[in-house]
Amino acid sequence: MATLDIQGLFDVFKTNPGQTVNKPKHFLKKKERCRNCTQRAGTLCAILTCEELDLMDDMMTWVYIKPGQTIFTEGDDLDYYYNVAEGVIRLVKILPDGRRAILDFLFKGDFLGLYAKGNYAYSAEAITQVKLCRFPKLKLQALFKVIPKMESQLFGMFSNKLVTTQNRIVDLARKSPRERLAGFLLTLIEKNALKIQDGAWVLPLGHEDISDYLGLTIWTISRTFSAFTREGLIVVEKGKKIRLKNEAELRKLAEICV
Amino acid sequence: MATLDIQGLFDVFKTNPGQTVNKPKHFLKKKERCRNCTQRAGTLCAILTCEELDLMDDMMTWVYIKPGQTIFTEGDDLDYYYNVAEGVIRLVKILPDGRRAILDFLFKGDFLGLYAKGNYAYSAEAITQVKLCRFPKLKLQALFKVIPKMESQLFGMFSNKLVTTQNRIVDLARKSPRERLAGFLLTLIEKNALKIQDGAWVLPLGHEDISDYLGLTIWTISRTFSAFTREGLIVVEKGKKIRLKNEAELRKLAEICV
DNA sequence: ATCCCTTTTTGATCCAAATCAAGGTTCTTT
DNA sequence: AAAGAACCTTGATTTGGATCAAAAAGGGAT
Repeated sequence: MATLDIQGLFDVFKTNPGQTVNKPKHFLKKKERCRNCTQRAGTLCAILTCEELDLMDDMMTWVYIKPGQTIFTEGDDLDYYYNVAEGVIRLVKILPDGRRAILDFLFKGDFLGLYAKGNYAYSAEAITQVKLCRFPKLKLQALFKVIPKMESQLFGMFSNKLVTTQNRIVDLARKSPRERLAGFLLTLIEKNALKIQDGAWVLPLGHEDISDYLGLTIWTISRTFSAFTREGLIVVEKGKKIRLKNEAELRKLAEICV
Repeated sequence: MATLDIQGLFDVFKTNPGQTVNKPKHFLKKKERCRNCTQRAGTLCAILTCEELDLMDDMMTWVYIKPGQTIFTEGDDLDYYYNVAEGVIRLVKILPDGRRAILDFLFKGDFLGLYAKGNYAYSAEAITQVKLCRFPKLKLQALFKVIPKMESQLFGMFSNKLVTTQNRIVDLARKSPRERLAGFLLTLIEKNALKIQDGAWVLPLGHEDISDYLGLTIWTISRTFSAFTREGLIVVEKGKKIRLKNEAELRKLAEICV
């Protein structure tokens, strides 16, 4: 797909003090935004006709979030659903004493807005610059009644998410740091979440995010990366770029091993 | 609800060598099985009219499983969906080298049959004697097209399951054994999964199941139970019966603490 | 370029949970 | 009632990852 230069958009609205920046409608005519969307495959919108897409477009707002900013907080009233159009998001839960766990990383095409009893079940924070397609909850739910296949599609997406979440339980319950990190890297690559730069994968996540995702500390993450490098499994380059040097061994590590 | 004496049914068919035992139809007339069901609340069938229930009844088979037996194995072709009518089930994943994780325990009213690419995503094993309502996959999926609210209902159930699964990730990633076990016990009680005997909760799970669910060892489970007892938080009685002696403290432990 | 702040790396130490080992219960079967 | 098996408990020891500490590297702003 054509990469959107969202940095440019941020520059335009640099002086806006608000947390989110709404893109002026005249950039693209109404109804053309969704029709021109090049990344529908695998998303909620994948199964829509052009006419149905127009209905989505009617209720959709593009929202831009800066790195580190919060999109919503656990417990907030759930007013909007989102599609991730660009960027990386972390879903976070924090225990009362400050311990943190990352439930998931969301990438382009992911759906955002799981709820429990009408409230967001976690906090969502932008890691990189993020572009979201925002839909009002009530309007989208109403559309589900008109286009039942949309709910089926979302159901399928949720089912898949449940499977991957259960796989994470196996990782956290029974796998070593080496296995967790190897599996994590390979999964990110496999689901096409990482961009390529100079033929290397760009990992847009800091060690703190990775450790809170894998249930480890930043020191264990660092040591494990170092070990992988020492053993010739990967090469880490400046700018958070990673090159796989021995994918077979990594894959073996991710699936079995000590 | 009226407790079904499924032990009696097992006695009747004790000589049957098969893994599952189909209940003879003459015990209840066709269409009366679902109509007489007293535990629809919260299940897939909760939102069905009497006439719609009859359609379910038509395709439904009661299946009985003995403790320890496998209902299906990870990777099997997914041919059936199930409702748990009675008993306790564990959903299991096993790593190539034998390490085991339990993804979930299912109780009365739970839906069974998450799939990934047409195959079961985990193995399901009976812990106690189990009675299942079995539905052929294709027939049930066809019914979803006729009664879309069924898919909505299942969608809602899956959403809730996703939330609880994500909460487990926080437990596994960041909580201590004490916190995990305290939270586990309280959650089981809260969701009404445990039966009462002499005013005490009956925990139908062995330490091995609990440890594979909480990502710990059987020794840590045993020691933590002992510590809870020593500290006056619980009393453990013969027959796997547990009495909460200081629920406030347990609750504090489950939510915050070291 | 330089400075400052954040992130990452590495080493030393500690500790909680795993592992190893051995008894003691409880449940099941005959 | 007795024997056997499965399960649970407790103690001793080990160890992998957390914690503590400090230096090095990277990145952004001026």
